[in-house]
Amino acid sequence: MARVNAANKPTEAELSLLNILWQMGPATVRQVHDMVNSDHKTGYTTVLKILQIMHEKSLVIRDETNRAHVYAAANSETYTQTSLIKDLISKAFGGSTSKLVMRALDDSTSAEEIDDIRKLLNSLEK
Amino acid sequence: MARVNAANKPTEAELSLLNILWQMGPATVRQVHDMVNSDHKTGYTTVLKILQIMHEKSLVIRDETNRAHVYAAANSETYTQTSLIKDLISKAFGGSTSKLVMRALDDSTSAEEIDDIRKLLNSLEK
DNA sequence: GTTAATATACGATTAAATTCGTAAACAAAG
DNA sequence: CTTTGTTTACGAATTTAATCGTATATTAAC
Repeated sequence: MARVNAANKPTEAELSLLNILWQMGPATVRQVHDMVNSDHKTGYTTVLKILQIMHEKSLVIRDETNRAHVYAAANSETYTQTSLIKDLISKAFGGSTSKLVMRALDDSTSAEEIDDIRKLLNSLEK
Repeated sequence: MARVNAANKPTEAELSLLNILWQMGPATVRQVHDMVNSDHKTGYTTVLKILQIMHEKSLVIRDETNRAHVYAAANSETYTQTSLIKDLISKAFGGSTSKLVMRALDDSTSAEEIDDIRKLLNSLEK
């Protein structure tokens, strides 16, 4: 039976695997595990298990044609990012997007980033 | 022994209680519980227990002068919001603040919000 | 002072997340 | 074919989160 949670929000471990899948595209457990291990040591079966659970939750799709199953993110990075932000906005910012944006920006924000955002604002107004 | 996690990030249940404390100011378990229950039913001892754990984690401070202890958020709402965003930026946006801002803003963003953000950008550049 | 109400403390339970060991299936090499 | 290595499946152990029941302490009301 497929596991489901309200927002289908990935856990931290799941999100780290999704990041790898978005970067690499469809990949086997071994490929994902190799990537994970370039950062920090984690057992092969741990990565396997998490991918299996993600499959139950429909966070990834799986191609079982070959012996080594090939996993891919079920949703785009953009879609998932948007979900995660909306979730945070509702839970920690009283639903106010602009409040979140204001907290996100600070002295450390580079001039380029400020420029990018300004362009976005202009395009939104059209 | 005080419980600690890396970023001292509140869980969802903890965050919902923090929201109440930020809104009400220092409050007893009963007051917090009454607020929680105007939304959804939760046992009194559940709220008590969570506040006690938050105290161990130093997410709240506690005045034990009176029999009914008075709890208050240990950190400001702004501080916590900033921590939560930084965490999300690092885990889901590859560290890019502008990417997060772009995902946060969309067609539904009001003209006022856009204006507020533009003013903030101007002030950051000075 | 005894009873009733209300508070905290403590521990148990359930569920989810994370980890990994072991077994079984399968493929490749010799 | 048999051995060796790789893969998935399965389930167990651990940790954390979330929930609440019961016991005990304290206060307030009679």
